[in-house]
Amino acid sequence: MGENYTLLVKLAQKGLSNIETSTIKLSKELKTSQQTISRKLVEMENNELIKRTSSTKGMVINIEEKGITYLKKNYQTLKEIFQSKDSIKGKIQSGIGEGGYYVSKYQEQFQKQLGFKAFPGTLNVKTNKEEIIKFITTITPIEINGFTTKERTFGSLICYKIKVNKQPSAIVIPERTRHAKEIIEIISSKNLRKTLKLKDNVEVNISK
Amino acid sequence: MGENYTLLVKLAQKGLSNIETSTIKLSKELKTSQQTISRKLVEMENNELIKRTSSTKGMVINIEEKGITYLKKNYQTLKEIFQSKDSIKGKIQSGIGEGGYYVSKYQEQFQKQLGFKAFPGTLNVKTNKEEIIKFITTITPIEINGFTTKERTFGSLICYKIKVNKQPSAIVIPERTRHAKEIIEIISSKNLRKTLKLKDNVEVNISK
DNA sequence: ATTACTAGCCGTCGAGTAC
DNA sequence: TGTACTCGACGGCTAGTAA
Repeated sequence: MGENYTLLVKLAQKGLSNIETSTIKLSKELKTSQQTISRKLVEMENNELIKRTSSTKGMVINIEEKGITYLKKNYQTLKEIFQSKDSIKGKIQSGIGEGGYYVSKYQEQFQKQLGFKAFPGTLNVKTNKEEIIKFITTITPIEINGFTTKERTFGSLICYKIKVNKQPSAIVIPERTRHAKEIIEIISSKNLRKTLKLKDNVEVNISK
Repeated sequence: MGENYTLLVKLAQKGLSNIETSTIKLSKELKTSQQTISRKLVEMENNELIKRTSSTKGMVINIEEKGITYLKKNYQTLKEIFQSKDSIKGKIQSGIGEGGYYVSKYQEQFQKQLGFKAFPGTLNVKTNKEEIIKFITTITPIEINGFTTKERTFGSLICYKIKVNKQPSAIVIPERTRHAKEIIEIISSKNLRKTLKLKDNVEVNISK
């Protein structure tokens, strides 16, 4: 089938039927030549992935059954890869986390975006890396903007609203990290360690 | 980046970390040569999509941050393409549908798989083609097997459990069609036309 | 403006093979 | 068994251009 997947996705993003576009527009969007787009669209039409009416003024494209099925199959595959349980287990790690000081610097934004001011200390929880990646992928990330003071720069954070043993909390990941580590840092309005009576190595339940 | 997407997805299907495999196995699965897999894996490692430890006994692959982010981005894109509202509108079409006779032939399976015996007549509803495709994609399809009698063959059906104005029903699509048309056929335990007091061109709400 | 052909360049593929 | 190199062949890419 050649490499028509990227083009098919690009088209689908514009709609599934009656897409008005041109080979030149598409070539710019996909950073390739007008000729390549033209050739690929002809191919895709021969493969019955799409149907077109093209003129010297541009073209109108419809994604056909076969094309939609192909995209759907891909969607399902990725869905399965990232699908996770609704909750995962983790073990409390020692230390209150060095995060306490940093947490205090983002309070206004936490209040605004997460709906609570955070207790100045993070709960460190050890999880299974694969599980935490999948778990997090299905949650909408909340971005906390970075800022600069006279002294130094505080980077952006990505937060995921979760519950720790049913207590509303949030996983906090520095944006430069970009991805969850095995050990995650959790904040909450309460002192989770006290409220939930947690000790090192105790297992907790992290849910959506 | 070349065409490494397919290979990355194949790897991800095996897991995100500590994937034990070999270039030969992968080449068979992806119907390409061992050499191509080897070259692509080297490329992907250079691009920091994966990390590997390879020996003469095979290899262990870990998908790295960049690779996971790349897959996630793709997943989100497809998700947006197929994401739909939880309900769509449709307009009642004239005619009871020729489906009445056929419906009666599948009753046992309807009872078993859908949980009801169907009123022998289908409700034809005109919808927006694009919306119905997206709506249906998020519902788990239920397959009704085809069968052959002395006289003729009855093909397989794909059903999607839905509600029409809150009344439990199912969209029925002959499998050979494979995809929703603009006009869909709906069955229910009740005579929907009577129960819901529907007339031609009246708008109905189709929900999950 | 467009689409899509032809021609020639260039990159990707895989057989052969070393380790 | 393995991985991964070299290198010839083949196919995809884009410049030029017709319509």
